Amino acid sequence: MPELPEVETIKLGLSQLLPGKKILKVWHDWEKSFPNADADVDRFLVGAEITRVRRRAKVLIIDLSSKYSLAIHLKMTGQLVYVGTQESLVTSPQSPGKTDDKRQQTADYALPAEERFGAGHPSDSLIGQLPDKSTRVIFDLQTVKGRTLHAQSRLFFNDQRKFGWIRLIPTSEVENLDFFKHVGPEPLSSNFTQAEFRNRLKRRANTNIKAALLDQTVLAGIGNIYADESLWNARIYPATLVKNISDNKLNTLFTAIINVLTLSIEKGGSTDRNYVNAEGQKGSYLSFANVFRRNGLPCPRCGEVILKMRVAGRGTHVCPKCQKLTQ
DNA sequence: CACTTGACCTGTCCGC
DNA sequence: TGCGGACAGGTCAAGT
Repeated sequence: MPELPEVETIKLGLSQLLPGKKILKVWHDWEKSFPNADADVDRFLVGAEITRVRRRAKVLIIDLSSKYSLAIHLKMTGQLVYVGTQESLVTSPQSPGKTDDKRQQTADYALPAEERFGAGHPSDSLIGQLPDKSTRVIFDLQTVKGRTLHAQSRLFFNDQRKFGWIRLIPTSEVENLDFFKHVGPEPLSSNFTQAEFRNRLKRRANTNIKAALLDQTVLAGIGNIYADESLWNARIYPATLVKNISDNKLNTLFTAIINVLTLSIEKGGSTDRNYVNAEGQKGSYLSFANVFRRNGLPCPRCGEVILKMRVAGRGTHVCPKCQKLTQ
């Protein structure tokens, strides 16, 4: 679920919340969520200050003063939620242990959204009390300013299905992550052009356009939601082979992708089931979606009933009337 | 090499 | 109401 607009939304939120915070303590309960959480954590994570939050493709990168970085992939059900306490605490609360009751030990953080964020805050939240049983990693944070103990806060990495991961690596090696080595260009980058889009797509000439859009080595950041939405916007049938799509149509698709992603970022991303932003709130893009999760409903453009089918192994939403197989 | 399918997980929903 | 199975979808490994 978290695709480019969702990760971008989280990045924008965390950029306002994390820089200047110092990491006091790290807790994790699922090895695969944080595979290198051992000696490096003590040396390069605990005590380090967060300097910057950025994004590449669907990966969030948190840079630290130790010249190490946390690279975080949320995969399908990952969440990164920041929770501040009401006021500074005199003593550091304990991180929950594996065999202890997390909720009891973290009562100060386990506040309903309304209390955490104040009255009038959009309470359109999927997050109840944290940690919950999907919590895999907790970062205890502290504001760095002089010697006074300032307000403390926590960053929760929740991941129901445990597909997501966090890696602690030297900042200089972030771009050498296997994931980044072959990943395609950022679609919202100003130097990403129609010609490059077409050329990269044509490496997947014999596959269908939906599979090609989901291929992160072609283009970074597109997932199932925005593939379907972009193809609807460009009136392209998702099972069409790339080689059978005209350059004109591909140019239309290029523009559609940019428009769809840009609109979704404006709306705070898409919440289908799990996605929330850095403050635990849902995104509203799906209210503006034209086909995704709208099977059985009329196409907003022509009124035909939207179908759900299977393309590239994924649930795929299509208007059979205005998305044509032949271009 | 190009392309497709299965595995990784848990929670939810549907049919019997 | 319980239970098995399909489904959800990002990426990598394994298979064709």
